[in-house]
Amino acid sequence: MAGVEPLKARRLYLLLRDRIISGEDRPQTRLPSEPMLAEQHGVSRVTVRRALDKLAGEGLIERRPGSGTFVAGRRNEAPVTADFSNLLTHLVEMGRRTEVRLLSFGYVTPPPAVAEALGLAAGERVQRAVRLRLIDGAPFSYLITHVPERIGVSYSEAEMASTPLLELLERSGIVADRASQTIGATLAGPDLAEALGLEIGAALLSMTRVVQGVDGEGIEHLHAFYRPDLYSFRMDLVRTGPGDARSWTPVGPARKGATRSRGQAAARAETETHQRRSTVRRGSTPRKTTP
Amino acid sequence: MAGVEPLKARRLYLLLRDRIISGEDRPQTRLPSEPMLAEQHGVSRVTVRRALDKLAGEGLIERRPGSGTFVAGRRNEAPVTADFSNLLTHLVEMGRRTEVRLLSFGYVTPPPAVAEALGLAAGERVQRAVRLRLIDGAPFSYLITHVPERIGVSYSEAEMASTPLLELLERSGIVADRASQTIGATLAGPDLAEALGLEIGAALLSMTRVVQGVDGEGIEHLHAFYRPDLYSFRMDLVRTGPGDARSWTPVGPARKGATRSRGQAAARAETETHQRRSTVRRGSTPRKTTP
DNA sequence: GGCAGCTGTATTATGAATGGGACAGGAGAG
DNA sequence: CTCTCCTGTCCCATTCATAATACAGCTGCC
Repeated sequence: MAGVEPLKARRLYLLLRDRIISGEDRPQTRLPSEPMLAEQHGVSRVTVRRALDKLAGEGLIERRPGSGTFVAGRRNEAPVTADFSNLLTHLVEMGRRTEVRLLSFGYVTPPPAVAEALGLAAGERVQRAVRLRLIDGAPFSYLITHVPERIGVSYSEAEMASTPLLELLERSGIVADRASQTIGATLAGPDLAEALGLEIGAALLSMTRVVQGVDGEGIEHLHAFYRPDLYSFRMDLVRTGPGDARSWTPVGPARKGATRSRGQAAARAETETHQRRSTVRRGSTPRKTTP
Repeated sequence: MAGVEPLKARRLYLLLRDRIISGEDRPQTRLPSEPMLAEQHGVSRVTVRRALDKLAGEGLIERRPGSGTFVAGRRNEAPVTADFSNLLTHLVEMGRRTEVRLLSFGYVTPPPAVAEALGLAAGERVQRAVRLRLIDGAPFSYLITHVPERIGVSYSEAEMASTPLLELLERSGIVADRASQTIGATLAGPDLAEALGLEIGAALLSMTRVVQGVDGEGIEHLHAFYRPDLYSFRMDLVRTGPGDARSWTPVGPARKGATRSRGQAAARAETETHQRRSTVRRGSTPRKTTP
């Protein structure tokens, strides 16, 4: 996957992709022909072709030899969705097979940002773990957790790979009282790109979560990266209160189904089979090639 | 200037820039040396150098011959933060001067995705508006809104550029009852990049919001793009309920329901302190004073 | 069938981007 | 002081993106 993408081709790719995703170019419509696009954008047909190849690779367009290039009909919204307010199992699993790989585990002195967020004393060490979550074999999130050493020792490395971190903490008697999540976007670096099976410049969802105990002491610092095509954050809100004093309040993952599109039936097959098969596969350095 | 920009150099530039701006690499810390960066990213030192040159040109890094390359002093945590639960003015304005520019306005037949989300009849037209929001003169969000025509006609184009859309709808007697937001990430295309003042491959936060009335009829469809360095989503949660039945419930920003920016004269210079654990103990950690 | 236009594929040429190395000068540590 | 590592700079070979062109196969239409 060391494929280096051209510049003009990438530009055209992003342009077309934007128009398709935004719905400007509607499904099943024909795009301008390759020579046409080449002329319109002042590039050669080879470049146009590269852009189209990439779009086709992502299933955004469909190419019919002799006929033309068409905007693909079905759009794939991120199949895995997290609800904001659902923290512990913040993953709405729809009967998918999820898996966790522990990529790294150890005790280190935290980066300043983490130390500050957790309110650690200078020089205090933390347990650092890097985990990769997969769904149906496809990695979709990359998690870096930092836990104060005094808390981290209460569970083992093996448990780390099979049980959600907050659950482990709970079992150890740690009481999480408040948390703060911040969501942003960033670009995939070489390591993240490889782990998540993406190209190096790809867009990523990022989340930072800091969990604190009753006294405000830092318990967990999570820095997570998600593939936006496989994962997204969702929040449903309802209007509560009478007349003027109405306000928006979030509602839990109670599916009302009204807002969900009908054409997406392919994405979900079953809705309740929570089989939490966590396989521990560690040791393999993410740096090396994965054939 | 038909200057064709490098590719790998640009990527590296975007990556490093991302990490610096996001605060991942903190001010005054030393970056890996050029040969180190070259090895880490699998590029030559010349390429690394080009990326660093660009960063230095923007004042993001400071290069000291013989010593190393350092992250420039100024720290930039996403200054504008949106709280999930705050929908109407989902912008926590901290006495900043915001501005709205109406880029496009008209009535069109909506793309299928929008029509479906709003539950429109086939062929029903919508009002489409593209707006750009700026803070302190810097554009930070790009909004595409679709409103059913029958609703859209209740306000004028001029109002559109000065008043939040949901407020306009409220004034027209439209009652918003529930909403659904989905947050993802994407890359900046040429148009978005230009409007937001970014490079073409830059990472963007994206949000889709669908607002529905009491009968489930679609009211507003919003597709928004945000500069992650200027805007981020945040959510604070507290643990409520006793012992075992505890659950996470979101807590609004410091003040509830306020933040009505009637006119834009609501310049409140008070720095909002949130409930963040502000007093950070820094033992011998180098404290950098920002001038 | 025949024509026109499209995608798929291959070709070569060119210039820019990249890679790899060498060398000088500054900064910091022992 | 010496040693080491860093940035700053110049060199040249080479890969690679892009352009330009040609041709085969397919599709739809007249």
